[in-house]
Amino acid sequence: MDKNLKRMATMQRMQITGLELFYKKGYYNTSVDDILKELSLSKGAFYYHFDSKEDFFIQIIENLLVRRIYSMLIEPIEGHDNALELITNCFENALETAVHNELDYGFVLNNFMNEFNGRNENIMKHLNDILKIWEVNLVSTIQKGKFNGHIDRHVDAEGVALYLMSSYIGVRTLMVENSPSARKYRFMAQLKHYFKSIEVKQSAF
Amino acid sequence: MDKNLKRMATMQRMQITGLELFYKKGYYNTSVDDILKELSLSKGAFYYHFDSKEDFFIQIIENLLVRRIYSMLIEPIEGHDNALELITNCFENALETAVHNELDYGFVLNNFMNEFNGRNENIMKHLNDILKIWEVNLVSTIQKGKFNGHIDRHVDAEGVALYLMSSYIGVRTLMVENSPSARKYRFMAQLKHYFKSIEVKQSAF
DNA sequence: AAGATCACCGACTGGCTGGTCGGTTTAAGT
DNA sequence: ACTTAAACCGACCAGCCAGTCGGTGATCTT
Repeated sequence: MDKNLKRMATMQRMQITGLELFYKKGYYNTSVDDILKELSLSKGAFYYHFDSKEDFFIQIIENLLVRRIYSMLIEPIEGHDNALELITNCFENALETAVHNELDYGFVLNNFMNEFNGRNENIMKHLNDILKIWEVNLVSTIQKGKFNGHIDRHVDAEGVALYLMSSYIGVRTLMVENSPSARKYRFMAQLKHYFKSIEVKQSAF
Repeated sequence: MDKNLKRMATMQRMQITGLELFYKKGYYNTSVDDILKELSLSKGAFYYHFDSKEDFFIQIIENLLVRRIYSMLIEPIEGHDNALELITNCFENALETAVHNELDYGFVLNNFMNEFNGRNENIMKHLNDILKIWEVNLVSTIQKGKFNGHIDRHVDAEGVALYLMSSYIGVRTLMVENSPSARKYRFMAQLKHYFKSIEVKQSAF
């Protein structure tokens, strides 16, 4: 069983370094040798554990990327509290970690979708699945908010979800280059403005 | 002078096809030969007109990309009419052309920034400049709106501009894969919601 | 202890890429 | 008609990349 442990450890190491480099330099711009050099491993080791570069990346998606998105954007908004508050806090936290990223390259999922769109249908399918899960989750959170009386019953949940996803993806891109901290602050302020326009009017006077 | 005309024509042809392929397949994934094959031209012709692949791309940015962004996102919001209406119409039109794009790969500028971020500082600078021009223009349009009495005097113009850019960049990405037309519709509806939250309250009754 | 299997090594291959360069065609100037 | 230079050709080069394969030492099984 010790063998199996070693196997898992090596594969894990490869995937972590792989994601790091793919995120930093892009998939097509990162050679398998780049990753191997970083780990002091050989071609043989790589192709012993993975069928191909593509297979390697898909495993990274399933093992690392999915979980990352889940813990960052999906799990935090599950629950029955005030939906808008949950989402606000979730975005706040997600953007905060982005601010503290030494080298930030934007929203991982978005970067990869951008790179593979029209180039690799197979990988695109996997990435799109994650996005869809996020969307479904946002929609159901907003629906819950409508039932709970925190959100105006007339709002289009799918529309709100789309608008939230859009703005998040966009601001993550814009935070990369210029004063991420200030942009985060500005963004959150506008998000709250927007939320005011869709929450139930507390008291008609 | 005929020589000069031919020169310009060839360079123009190369750049148009170049942008097309770079947009479709990405810069690093498109070889100079790919472009030349499309045009039935030779390596010699390419390196006669351009110093390098990078020089070629920068000229594409200056000659084609800048103008495209200008005519699509900048010029339409210049003027002294209702700022929010100008922006709404501008986004409406920009997204409509995206809907009708047979093969859509998202917001060109965003795609390229994504690809070059952390990889080519020189090109990034050029792309960032375009983004900055867009931002400055949006901010000044919103400022005008505040003076004209269409937008609440208390709103943060930079914040609104950032939020608008973010959501536009994001929705263009999300329109690529799934039902662009429906998403455009939903997006525009939410944009109007948002705008309602920052326009001056017409009548307090 | 012997054999088998695992985990890994690294030289190698074939295909592609950005860029070079000596040469040829085309057209303008005189 | 002749010169000259612009516009273009395409074989070639060096370097890189994904993937292959014959081998080797470590570890487990019996």
